Amino acid sequence: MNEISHKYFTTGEFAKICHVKKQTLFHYDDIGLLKPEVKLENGYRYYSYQQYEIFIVIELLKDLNMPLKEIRDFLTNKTPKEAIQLLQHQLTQIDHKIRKLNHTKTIVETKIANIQQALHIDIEDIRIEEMDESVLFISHSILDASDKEYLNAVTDFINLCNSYELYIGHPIGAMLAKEELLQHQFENYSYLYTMMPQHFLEASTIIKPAGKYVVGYHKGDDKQMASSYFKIFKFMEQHHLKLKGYAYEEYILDEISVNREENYVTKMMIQVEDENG
Amino acid sequence: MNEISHKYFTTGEFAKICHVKKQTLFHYDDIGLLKPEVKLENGYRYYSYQQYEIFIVIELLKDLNMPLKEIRDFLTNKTPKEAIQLLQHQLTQIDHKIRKLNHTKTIVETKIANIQQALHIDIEDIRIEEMDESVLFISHSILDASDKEYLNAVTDFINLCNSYELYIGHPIGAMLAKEELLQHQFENYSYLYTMMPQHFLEASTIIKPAGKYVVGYHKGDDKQMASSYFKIFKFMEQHHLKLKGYAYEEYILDEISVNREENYVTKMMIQVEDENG
DNA sequence: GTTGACTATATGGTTACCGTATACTATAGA
DNA sequence: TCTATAGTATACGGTAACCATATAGTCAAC
Repeated sequence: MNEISHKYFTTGEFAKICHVKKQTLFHYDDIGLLKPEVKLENGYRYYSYQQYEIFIVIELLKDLNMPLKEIRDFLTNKTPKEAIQLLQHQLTQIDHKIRKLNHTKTIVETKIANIQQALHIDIEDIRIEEMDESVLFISHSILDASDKEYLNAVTDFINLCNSYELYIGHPIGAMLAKEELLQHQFENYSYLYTMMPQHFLEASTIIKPAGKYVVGYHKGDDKQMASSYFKIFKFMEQHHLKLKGYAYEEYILDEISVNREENYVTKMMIQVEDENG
Repeated sequence: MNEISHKYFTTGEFAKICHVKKQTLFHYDDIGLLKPEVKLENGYRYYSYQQYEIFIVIELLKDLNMPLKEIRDFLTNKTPKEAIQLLQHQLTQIDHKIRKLNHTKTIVETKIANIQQALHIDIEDIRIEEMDESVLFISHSILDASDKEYLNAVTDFINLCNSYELYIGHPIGAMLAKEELLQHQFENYSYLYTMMPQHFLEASTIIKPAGKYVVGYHKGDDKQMASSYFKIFKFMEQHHLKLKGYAYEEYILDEISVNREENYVTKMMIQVEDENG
């Protein structure tokens, strides 16, 4: 080995320090992103520890989704002022990423909680529950909507959910009005909704009122929910309960936790009052 | 168009909602990750809004670096318990990512500050500066080290920097002892170091003492720093200053220009005391 | 019934690598 | 000094997750 190369790292050593494969360093050499400080006539590459600092900057920018070519151009044609500009831009990117990750965390936590709840239910069970109020973000009305109106409402709803980061992992549900229930129109929903953490003034929200709800479940295709509704109606009769507000339907086990449509479980919540209340 | 397809989104519409290209949805269909709920005989794809929730989960897992194939396998072969397990694992991943981003943010902020400082230097200038103390994380001694010992020390140093997340963007510097300076051994460094935010008990640190320093710069190959040191010695003579502690050298190369070795700039800081002090 | 905006498939290209084959080189021990 | 083995190099092919483009079929509206 040449005398000169003794204070340098070989490709393999440098790769270990950087926690990447040798291939990666070959690649960076090929595209002119990070060339070894010394390259002997036999082709052997030698890197200095100062190049580790450059590698760190490359990794940093790469992790912030900057393409290698741009990193290379930046590293070879920059002025200090440009460097500051770029780094300041990256700071805002980092903040944005952190915000997004925190939002993702909320979603994942909600999903875990929802699945955990779903694990403990008995699908055949129908019961009365005293529920707290909750804030729902709702779509435009889709009652009696044409297909086109329906699709537009859904699109708007999803876009708004995104823009306000309102979607925190709770399922998207549908609301069925008392009148439709009475007429057995079980597919003519009034609104789509999703649960929100709190009130947003900018967003169209309603309150799902606190009170007494009959809660039941439906397993399988959500286009055949009539029989499940009839079971619930029978239960209400037996317990002398009257329809009061909306029925709320939510998938609680969906594609995320079970495999096929026939295993999907829909939770049905119908607001009621006592016949003599 | 078939009657059945009216409550569904076309590929183009669904792509817009999801903020991806149609191609992406084709791709997801091809690999069996997200198949449209309805596919007509003419090949037209139709997606339901419930599939948007699935898409969101796919994106979420993808953003956490899960390969599409694994996401597909997860979505097709899972129990609710497995789903919870995976999601809980992702929570730790998210926390890890947030921690890493915060660390990256620190590094970028340090770099910006360093460049901003570097913008105002005059390379020819030599001057006396009153400096505060700072905490340095240092390598093992590399004084009189063989090449092998030297490389090992550098490797250990970098690995420790990584493991404790000690590297916060300050350059890696080298310390030259008073004795070496006096004997004009300008390459026999004692330690490598990098500035730390505060004391870590686990890590080997020293204090760079507060006090009077002569600060100068060297441009070009760091193997020919002798002339720059002689200039500084002359300056010290003129100002009746005596060597006191170590000389500290730092590349400010990746801040200013990484292009060619002849443009490298090294900042030299030599601790001094008045001849009559 | 024609136009224009959509849909589909097919093919090739891209980025940032990874794996493997083959050949060369360096170092450590017999 | 020779040799084993551990490392280095180039070269070529493959991968993931798409994107672009070409070509052809389809739909909906005026």
